[in-house]
Order: sequence, then structure tokens, then C-alpha cells
Amino acid sequence: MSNLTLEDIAKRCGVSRSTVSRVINNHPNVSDKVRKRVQKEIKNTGFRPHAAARALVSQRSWTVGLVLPRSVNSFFTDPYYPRLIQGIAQGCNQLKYTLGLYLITDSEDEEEIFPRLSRSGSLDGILFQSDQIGDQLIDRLAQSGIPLVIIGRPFHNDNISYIDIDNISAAIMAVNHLVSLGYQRIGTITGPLNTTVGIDRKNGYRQALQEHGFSVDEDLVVEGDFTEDKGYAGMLKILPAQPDAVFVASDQMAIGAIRALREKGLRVPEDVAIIGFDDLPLSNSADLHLTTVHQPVYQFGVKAVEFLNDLIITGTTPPRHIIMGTELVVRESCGAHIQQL
Amino acid sequence: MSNLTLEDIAKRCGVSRSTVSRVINNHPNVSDKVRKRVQKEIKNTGFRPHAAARALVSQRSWTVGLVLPRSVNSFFTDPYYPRLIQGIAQGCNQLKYTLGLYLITDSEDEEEIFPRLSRSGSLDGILFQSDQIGDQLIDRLAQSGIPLVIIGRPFHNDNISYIDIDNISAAIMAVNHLVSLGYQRIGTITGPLNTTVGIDRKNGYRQALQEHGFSVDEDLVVEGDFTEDKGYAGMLKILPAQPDAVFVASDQMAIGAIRALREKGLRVPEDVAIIGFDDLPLSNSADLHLTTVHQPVYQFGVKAVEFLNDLIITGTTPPRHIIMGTELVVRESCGAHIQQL
DNA sequence: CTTGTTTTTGGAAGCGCTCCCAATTTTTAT
DNA sequence: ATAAAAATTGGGAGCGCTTCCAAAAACAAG
Repeated sequence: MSNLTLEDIAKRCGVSRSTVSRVINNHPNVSDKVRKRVQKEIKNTGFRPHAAARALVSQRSWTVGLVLPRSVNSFFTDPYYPRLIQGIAQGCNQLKYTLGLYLITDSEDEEEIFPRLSRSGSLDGILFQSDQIGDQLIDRLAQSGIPLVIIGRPFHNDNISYIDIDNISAAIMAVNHLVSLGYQRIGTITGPLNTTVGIDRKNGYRQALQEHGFSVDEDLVVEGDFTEDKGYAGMLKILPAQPDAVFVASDQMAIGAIRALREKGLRVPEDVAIIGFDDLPLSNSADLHLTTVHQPVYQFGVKAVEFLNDLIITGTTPPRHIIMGTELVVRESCGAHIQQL
Repeated sequence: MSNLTLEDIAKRCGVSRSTVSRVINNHPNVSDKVRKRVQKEIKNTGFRPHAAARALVSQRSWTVGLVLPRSVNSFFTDPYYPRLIQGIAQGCNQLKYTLGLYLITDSEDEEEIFPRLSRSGSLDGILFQSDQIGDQLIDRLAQSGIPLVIIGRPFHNDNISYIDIDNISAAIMAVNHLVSLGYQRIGTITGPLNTTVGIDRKNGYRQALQEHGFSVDEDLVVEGDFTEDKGYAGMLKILPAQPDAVFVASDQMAIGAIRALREKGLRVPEDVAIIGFDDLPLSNSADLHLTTVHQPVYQFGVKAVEFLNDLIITGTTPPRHIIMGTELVVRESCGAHIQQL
């Protein structure tokens, strides 16, 4: 069906290859009459220019890669990534990019992926989920000169472009909210501390406590990994330290934490207040009205692609950083609605 | 860095472009001496052949597309899709394909996607999630001759290759299990009935009941959509009909259903037995030991890619169908463990 | 040391497209 | 009307690669 070439279309219209090319690419210098004729023929035949040929001559593949390192093990557990991917897909659609997905699975060495990513011509740019293990790979990619946007602040590489949300401020905002409601023993279930997200949110928590003159009780700090199970386990672990409020670093974990509380016969927020992080749809379902920090996951994905597109067009230096804001969503799990009554 | 061409490598090695090409593609007719020399040079320089140039001349892009229609709204709610995608990604890695992800988002018309998919040369083949709305698009793609594998039985198009699990048998197996345990009023919360999965599982349910001489009570049948919320709502709706067991068409919905039961003070399985479908990790977490139908989601994804690869190599006709088996996973939510004690 | 056979190598064509440049046509000004 | 300027068009080169074919080199046998 579509084994047609530019040349074929040209012949059928009695014009030259170049003219057809101009029509396809909306170049101005084509007479209306010819343009109409060619457009009609293209429509009739269903002709599509050959992507590879185009990519070869224009040195643009119109494909961007999304790399999710293996350590993102919450990929099929936490709705965060699917949502992010939706945003990225939307961004790609808008800018006419095709999205290439590179999930690094167990069998595949980080070594093996590099050639595939840097294979010249196959990718116009790369979105790379930040990740401790991947940091060396990030360095190599950056050096290869390919436009690269890290999703989430990378570990020790600050002279590289990345997009992130302001996790520290967000955590501070969350803890401030708890403090303002009068809670005294505020704990936290953190994200994985081998990620910058995990670290930043934890630091925000500490910082907020210190600003209010609270001391940080290490028994009130438990490391999680963003999964519901770890939220459940984390809450069980933190409970002996008798928190009256807990800042949980993801909604998914918050759900697990609340489940643990309920099983212990404790009420939320009366016995323990819970504040989550993410504000994904699940956080406001029928039996759960979680107070949480809203982060614009979908928009974040869209923005990441726009950012990458910018780097592709204008060059990768100097590295730039985009930090997106978050906001507090007050629902019922912290008791603010009770106090206001 | 990698702006090198074959020609450059050739020059550095004092051989011709053709020879370097042979080395890269492992053609036999190269002397060992030269081969070693060229391989070393390639390694040293980090040279990668230009993907587009290759694709142009060989008419193979080594990219396959995965299309998820908009109607897959449980995409970021149900762990099924992320898991499937992992399997597909794994299959692609194994066979050296790049995975192109096409999420049809709101803004994008089904019309718009067709040209992007059929653009000659950009895709070697397509995996297409079955979906009622997409059926016309599927027809057009099939006609364009591009290798195409539908994921899940398509609606009215049986002369096209697809891969599916045997949903009807699986549902029968699930209901048989309930019957064998002595339950009398067996209900179902179905999947969305505008999908073949939803329909097939529901038909299996009916068929099993009929085989056992039960009449089908329509009050015991409620339509869901695979989301937890609909599972919750479905159970509330079905409860007045006093089921003693319910076949829920996905684990995610089963979780919602169980939540509804618990809120009503009903016990699982003592008051109402629940059997789910999927057997994703979530179905066997701390407070939930769901009896369910295991479907090999990950392997299903891998297999789909292998199947597509087959079509790419050997041609798309005649259409073939791959049906994968399922198995019952007996845990605690149906009471089998109690009876056995 | 020929001749014939096999293996290895280089050159050239061409995949389908874009883009430059020169040739042609059209428009405008005189 | 003609000359000059502007708009439109066609031809050719070339993007980086594979692959065919013919030339060259290596090897075997007489």
C-alpha cells in the first residue's frame, strides 16, 4: 500500500520530487494550484514519507527515549509511574515525538543499554529517571552530547539538566501543617533513602521540625520504599514511639500505614494524623480522604518533554534545572476539618 | 563523539567501507586479521552505525509499536498494564527491538494516530491492545499490511492475529471452584462489557452455572470496570441479592469488594467468599490472601513480542491465534483452607 | 611456475528523502 | 512593449548504510 515514494507522487502529479517535498514540509514557495493538486494526490494515495529516509537526511529521528532503571521496582505497584508516563506521552504527542520506552529489566546490564541509547540517529533526546545506580550511565550519556533531561534530581551530578519538584519545601509545608494543628510527636515514613526524592523529603521533614524547635527523635523516622507494604510495616515499626502524626512520603505508603492503624484499632486522625504525598486519584477514594501534598505528575511529564525539546533545539549547555511547585491538599486525615468546625 | 561513519572507521583501518560493514554485521567473508583490527577500532572509537541509514537501506527499523487506546482508562489504576508493559519490554530487549509507546490520550483523535503508525519505515510491527473503539483502526492497520498482533481477542475481527488468555475457561474454572465448595448463590462483578475480556469472563460465569444446573439470577450480576472503586460499588449493589460467593473479574475490583464487605461487618470468606482474577502481587499482601485466577501477564507480554516477531519474519498470513492458559490459585478468600482442616 | 579455485576485498549503486542552486516562469515596474 | 525583480520549479548531490559484482589476493593442484 504505502510503498510509494516521493518520486511516485511527483510523477503522478507531473511535478518534481522537490516540489512534492516542499508541499509535505509546508515550504512557502509553491504555487497554490500545484500545492492543491499534490495534496490531493497524497491524500488519495495515503502516501507517507519514509521515516528513516527523512531521519537520515535531516539528522532528526523525532523520537525521544524514556529510560526507567531497574531500581524503579515500584513501577508496577505505584500509580505514580503510569501517570508520569501518560504525561510524557501527552507531551510527545503535542510535539510530534514518538516515545521510545527503555525499561531496564533484570536480564539487561546497564552496559548493554548504553549502545542502544547512544546509537547515533535513533534518538533525538533522552528522559532518564534519576537513580543511584544509573548515575554513571547518566554521566556517559551526558558526555556523548545527546540532549538529556534527568527526571528527578540526580545524585552527585548537578551540572546536568534536570526537572524535579521541590521536595524539600513540599515536605516542610506538610510538616508545618501538622505543627500548626498542634501535633507534638510527628514521625515520618520516608521514601527509599538511596533516591534523592527519599532523601529530600526526609530532609524537609527534619528541617521543618528544627525550625519549630522540635528535636528529631530517630525512633519516629522509618525508611520505606513507596510500596503499600512498606507503609504498613513502617507504621507498625513507628507505633511504639507513639507518634500523634506521621508524614508519609507517598500516598501508596500512607494507605498501608492507615491499614496498619485500623488493624490496631486506632483512628485517623483522632489517634494518629496522617499526611501523604502525591495526591494521585487513589488518595481520595470512598473510604479515604487523605490530606496530602499534591504534585503535578501529569504536567510534570508534559513539561519534561517540552524541556527536552528545548534542549534539542537550543543546545544542552548550560545545564538548566526546572523545579515545579507543589501544594497542600487538606482533606480529612489530619483533622483540620474537625478543628475548623 | 559519535559522528563517525563507516567510512571513517574504514579509513583508520586502511580498508574499505564494505569490509567494515561486513565486520559489523558478522558476515563470514572477512579475514581474521582484518576483522580483529576493525573490531578494535570500533571499540576504541565507540562507533555506532547510524540507525536511520541502516533502517533506510535494510527496510527494517527494529522498532515495534505498542498502542494503548484511550479507553484503557484503568491504565494508571490497575497494575495489570504496567506489568504487561514490563513483559513486552523484556520481549523487546531479548529480540533487540526498540519499543515505541503510543498512548492515545484525550486530545488525540484515532484519526491522527493512523498516519503515525503506518508511516512507512518507522515500525516493523504493532502490538495493539484490543478495544471496541479501536476496532476500525485495527482493520485499517491490518489492511495496510503491517505485521499486527492484537492483545486480547478483538471484537468482530477474527481473521486477524491475536494473543489472548482463555478467559471463558478461566471463569468456568473459578466458578467451578466456588460450586465445589458448596456455595449456592454465586454472583459476579464483571469487567467492562464493552471489552471482550469483560464479556468472555461473564460468559464463562454463566456457562459454569448452567453446567451445574444453577439458574442465572440477574440480580447477582453487576457490571464493573476493573477499578477498585467499581469493585466497591459493585459489591454494595450486589449485596441485597444475598450472594454467598462472588466471582470478581479482577483482583483490583476484588479488593474494593472486600473493602465494602468489611465495612458492612461481613467476613470473607465466612459470610461471602470472594474469588478474583489476575493474581498480581497485590492479591497476596499482608491482610489479603485472595483466591484468584492466575494469568501469566508478564510472560504474556514476552510472548506477544515473540509472536509479532514471527509475523514480521514469516509474514502475516494466515492469521494465527495464541491462547495462553491460566491456573487457579487457592488461598484463603474462598474458604477452601477451612474446609480442608 | 602455470592454471584453476576459493577467499577476501573494494567500488558503485541505490534505499527515499531534504536542500542548495540554477533554470524557468510569473509578476511588477518602466 | 521590455527589463528587472520575484516567485516557482527541477536537477543534483548527498545523508550513512547494505549489497551486488567484479577485481585482487591467497591457496591448491598439476
